[in-house]
Amino acid sequence: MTDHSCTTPTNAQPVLCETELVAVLVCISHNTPHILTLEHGRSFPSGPLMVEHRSLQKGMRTWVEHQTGLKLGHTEQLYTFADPRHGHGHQMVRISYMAFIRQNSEHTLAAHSIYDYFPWEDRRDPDSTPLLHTIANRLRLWTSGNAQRWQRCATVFGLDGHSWNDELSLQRYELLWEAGLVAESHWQNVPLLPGLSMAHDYRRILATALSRMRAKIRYTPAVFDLLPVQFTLLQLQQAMESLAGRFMHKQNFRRLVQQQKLVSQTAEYDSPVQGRPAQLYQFAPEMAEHCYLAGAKLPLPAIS
Amino acid sequence: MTDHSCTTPTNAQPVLCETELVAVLVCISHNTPHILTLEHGRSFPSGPLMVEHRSLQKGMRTWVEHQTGLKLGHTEQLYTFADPRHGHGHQMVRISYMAFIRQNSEHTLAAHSIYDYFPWEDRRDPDSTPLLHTIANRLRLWTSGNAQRWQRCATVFGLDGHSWNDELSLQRYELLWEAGLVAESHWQNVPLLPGLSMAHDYRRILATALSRMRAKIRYTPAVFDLLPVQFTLLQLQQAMESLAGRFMHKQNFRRLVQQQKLVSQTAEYDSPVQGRPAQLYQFAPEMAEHCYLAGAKLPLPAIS
DNA sequence: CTATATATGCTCTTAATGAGTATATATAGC
DNA sequence: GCTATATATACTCATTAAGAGCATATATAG
Repeated sequence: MTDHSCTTPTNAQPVLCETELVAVLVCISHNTPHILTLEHGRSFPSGPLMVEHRSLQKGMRTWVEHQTGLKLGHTEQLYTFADPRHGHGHQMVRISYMAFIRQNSEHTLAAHSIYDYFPWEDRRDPDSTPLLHTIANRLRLWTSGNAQRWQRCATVFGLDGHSWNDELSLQRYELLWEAGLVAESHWQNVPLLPGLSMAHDYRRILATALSRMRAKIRYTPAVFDLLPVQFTLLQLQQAMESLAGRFMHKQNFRRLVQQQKLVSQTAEYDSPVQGRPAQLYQFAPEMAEHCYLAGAKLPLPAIS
Repeated sequence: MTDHSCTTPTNAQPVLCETELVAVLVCISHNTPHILTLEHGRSFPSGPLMVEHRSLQKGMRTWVEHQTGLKLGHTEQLYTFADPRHGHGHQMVRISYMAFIRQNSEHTLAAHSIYDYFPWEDRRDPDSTPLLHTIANRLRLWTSGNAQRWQRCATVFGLDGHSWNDELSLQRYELLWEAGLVAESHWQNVPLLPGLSMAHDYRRILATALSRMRAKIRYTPAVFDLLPVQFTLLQLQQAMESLAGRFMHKQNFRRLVQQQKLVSQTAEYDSPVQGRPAQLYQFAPEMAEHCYLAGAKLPLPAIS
């Protein structure tokens, strides 16, 4: 074969695509990560790619900021996928982004808790443990016999002595999808798991976003884009906890944060209804080019 | 604003895009990671998206395997980007993938060492240390005065007592790009750094791939898709070293691998020219759903 | 029996992590 | 002042992982 045959692999025509930019906008409210949605929680804000956009990321930023009036913090590309069921002669390509929005921003879009879509991912919620028992049982039925497949379930869902890894939320959703336990793939006559579903592949995108944000907040200062400019250390901890979906050890968390000098004190204090007012801090970007905010976990109830 | 205004952000027409799938094909030869290239190392194999492709990933896989005869191992999507300089009335969108190819595979494409493109990334090479001194000096000139910018350089390049983080190769390339030190952005009359350049944004894609593979081999068994089915532990170590661009501590590396039971012995042995023949091992996928292969590093020479 | 590799065993230090106990501090309301 | 309610700290301790070094087997070619 020649060099050039590789750039034109078949004799078919190149396809023109409709291209859509999809935005997963994340904010924290009521101690839980939320996403801004349309169509009663079934869809994300999205818009077509324009010629005038210099780059994809900037294109997304500008139209979201223009349309919603929101200022976007930490932004990253998630995944690009094609919709095969689109028909119409040409393909539909969706490029998805995740962006953080500072707490207390005003917006007109509806917000849903991420854990409304993935109730098993919030290990702070006592109800998640019985739910994970249910999931374990359903998966055991599904894998029946296939040891390797069960092995996969066990490591991904933290069964059989494996530990729970909060960053595996995408793999968990994919397994449930394969097992036909979620609405998007419900081909079996088994009872559905609780959890809202979405249009297209959007719930998969959301699972990707959850994985990605859990990984990101660990080793970058991205959480600070979700918090108000001034915050208490408890707020910071609870933001981390809400994203990770698990509780953390207070003293150890503070040790971590303060050793790295990630935050600096302000002169101001919180005004609580009752109790000692907490000191307000702010992010100290000088030292935080690389930061590490994990490693202060509390034990999780074992599953199965 | 209404719900729906968000899905049609401006009154302009949706743009139809040419969509291209770009493949970064990685293999190891001569103890160094290589990529398969076209156009004398300036371009990656790529092909247009076809209507008949069920998913993007499968589309990429099938045409690469069909055209090159190569079997692809671990595959992941890297990044999607638009080419603004494309003109022609419509946009050009490129979706890039990275795929691993097993050592000793036959192929007809030209292979270049990844470190031909990023000589500063191979800390095994004694020449990399003086090169990083040069880079540090150039960056110091560029940042002159701007303390925050220098701080960024220092953490990313492991200067001023910061440690070298091999996963930051993308950030390093981006900094050099911003500083006008690479061919793709050479707007200053400063001498260029050594290193091959590529067409379009391709060298940036390659830096992304390098970052991504360095991160991936750490906590997944992806390296095994680069090695022959049977390999010696030294080969495994050297594969890790070649990707990470740094040497590892032999005893500690073996401790790590064997504690996790990632590999199983075979009855066969290597046939060396001289010396004791090394035992051949193979990947043991049962236990390796989650694995950890870092943490056996040797000290690096300090920079600056 | 020597040169050349590979392959192991064992020890030691340091640092990070998870976890627990106890106590100090600041407010509101009575 | 006392109490309830929070927040904020100070220490300590055990366990484990990670980095590093020293010494010694073992198997082949020539």
